Amino acid sequence: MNILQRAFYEREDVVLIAQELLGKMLFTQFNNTITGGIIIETEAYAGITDRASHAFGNKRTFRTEVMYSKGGTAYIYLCYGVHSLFNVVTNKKDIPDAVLIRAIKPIIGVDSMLQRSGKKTVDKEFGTGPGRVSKILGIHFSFTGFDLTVKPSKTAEEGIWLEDNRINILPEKILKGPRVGVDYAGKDALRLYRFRTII
DNA sequence: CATAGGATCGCCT
DNA sequence: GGCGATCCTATGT
Repeated sequence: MNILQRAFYEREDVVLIAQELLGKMLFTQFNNTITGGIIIETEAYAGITDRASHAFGNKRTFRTEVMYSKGGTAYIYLCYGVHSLFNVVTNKKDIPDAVLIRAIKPIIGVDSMLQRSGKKTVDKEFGTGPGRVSKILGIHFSFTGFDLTVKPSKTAEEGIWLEDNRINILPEKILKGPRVGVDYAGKDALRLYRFRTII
């Protein structure tokens, strides 16, 4: 059982965790269908001091409350009224750090993922972009708050979890850049909190 | 109650 | 490469 444990998520350094999530497997199980892929792009959101974070200034609202859960919880919200964006909550309870999963390399259940996307074949964009990641994995914003440290039983209706399949990404293979779509964050928009790797 | 804006995507030109 | 979709959230009156 290689499922990522609570201790992995509850560490303090969200920027480090965002990089370590590269190469990990992200799975979903909905209605007896398991789909999953290798995480290849992430962004770190550093809690209350990061203007790009929804929790900047310790803003606790109905939406952001999930970010204050213990590490290993799913924070999923609706973006532009259309896309469910999937984040992994990190750090201890009441510290609202999170990592946005921006891209995966689809591996398990590719047919099901194609079906969800409405595509016939795998193209270059398949699995890239946070909206598409959720779409092909069947993740809906109503699943926010899910515990990511529990692997569902075979008969369970739904579950989201991550596994370590011992893919090791060397630090020099990690590309760093500014986060996407956070121009409003002033100088925090310049932080190099976006991480990508080529697999 | 009314309004503005968003951690995006896909289609159109 | 430009733009519309689409609806939740936060804020203000």
